[in-house]
Amino acid sequence: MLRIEDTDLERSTSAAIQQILDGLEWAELIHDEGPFYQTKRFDRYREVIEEMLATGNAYRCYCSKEELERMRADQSARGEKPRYDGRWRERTDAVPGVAPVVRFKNPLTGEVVVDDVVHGPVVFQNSELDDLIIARSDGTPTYNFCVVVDDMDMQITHVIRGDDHLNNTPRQLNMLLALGATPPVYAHLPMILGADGAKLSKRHGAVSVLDYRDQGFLPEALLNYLVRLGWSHGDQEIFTMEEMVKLFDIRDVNKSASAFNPEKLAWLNQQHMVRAPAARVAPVLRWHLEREGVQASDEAQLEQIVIAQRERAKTVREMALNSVFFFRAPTAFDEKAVRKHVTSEVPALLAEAASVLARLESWNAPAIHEAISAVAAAKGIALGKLAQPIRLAVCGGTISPPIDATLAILGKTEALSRLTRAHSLWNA
RNA sequence: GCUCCCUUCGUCUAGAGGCCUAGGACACGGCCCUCUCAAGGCUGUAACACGGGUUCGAAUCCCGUAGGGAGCGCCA
Repeated sequence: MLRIEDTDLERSTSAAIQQILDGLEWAELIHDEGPFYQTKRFDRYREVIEEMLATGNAYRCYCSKEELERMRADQSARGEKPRYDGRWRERTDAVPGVAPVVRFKNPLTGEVVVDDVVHGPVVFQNSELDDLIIARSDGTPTYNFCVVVDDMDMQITHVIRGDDHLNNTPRQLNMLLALGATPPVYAHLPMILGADGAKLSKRHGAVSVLDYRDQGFLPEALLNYLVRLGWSHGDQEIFTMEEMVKLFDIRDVNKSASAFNPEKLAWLNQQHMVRAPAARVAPVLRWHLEREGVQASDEAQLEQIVIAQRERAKTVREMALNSVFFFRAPTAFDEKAVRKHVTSEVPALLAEAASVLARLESWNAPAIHEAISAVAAAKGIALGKLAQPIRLAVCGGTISPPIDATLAILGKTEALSRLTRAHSLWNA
């Protein structure tokens, strides 16, 4: 069930909400019900507030913001926890001209126990809890109240969230109890910190899940990385989506926070790229190539590229960047590499290789490999002495998949044309 | 400050009182493989925060201490 908690009208812009929807869709986290927007349920919240006012579970408070600020400042000065002191709890008089807020009347004594699935029972003294605002002076309900009404109305069975919410839970529990609802099961997951141990924030890189898409991560890899934070299944590191669903159990989750490790995410992403069928990665590669201004329409060729490149790229974006040369002939050659590999005998070697390759009837990697090896053997040189100049000629640099696979993907016509061009360039 | 939570290699984790000479993974180093870059194989460095208990025996249970985190909003 997807619920959009958008009661903060300032922050919940339609762009922000769309980003959530798009992010979930990309991650293949598909909801069965909803989305339900809290902003569309204000009538219901108002109804419950009236009910609580009538039953004495809530009351109006006419304190001004300044008065509350003073109260908190005084308490802090005395070394106390800043909180509302309940001064309007038993008052029924109104302050003319002042729009009141509505506060929940939290029990004064006793304790609340949050029986948390990951933390075990956590005990809070009611005396530590103050009367939180459930309706602002403009009448709009607040988050901590809306979730309580929603959890009740929508018959939510499990509330699983970050443990920064653990401290909110006793108040929500008290409200649920006051409303006569059956509380859901709570599970508070450990937080994820940045690689530096500080709270994860914008300066750690990604702002939304879609940033991971843009950086070239596969959703299953991201989810795999995330699921292993605070959870494990023996020594297994790599999980398919199906395995995650099957093996994950909230009861096995650890309590301590973890630091986000981009290197491990990258490693996992590569593992997923290597294990996934090429047909799974090809469309993603196409998407990233398009972002680089390359139109790739041949699906079979894309799959060949995926197979040739997936072991030498951590992300699909990196794979795309490494593969642009398949679609655009090099406009310049790596100068250092040219100095190193293009010796005086190279033009003749290239000419010989080109003519042998030109005579090949079937253009595939094994045949190409055989042809090039034969040329090298005939000339009495190591394969590398020939492969590197060819590589340089067709990709402009010294990094590519094995030379036979590279030429095979390039196609006979394009490969020979690039060889010929480099030959005439270096022959001069 | 108060309340709550947490604490095993740099990082993610295994570990339910003897299987621990603390295992796996990422990263890092070495070796192998090799037409480049990788990937892969083998291998190495590296941790039970500290102090007290309980016990024949503690990474594991208890109590302190220290450190870290969260909350304390007319934010969510």
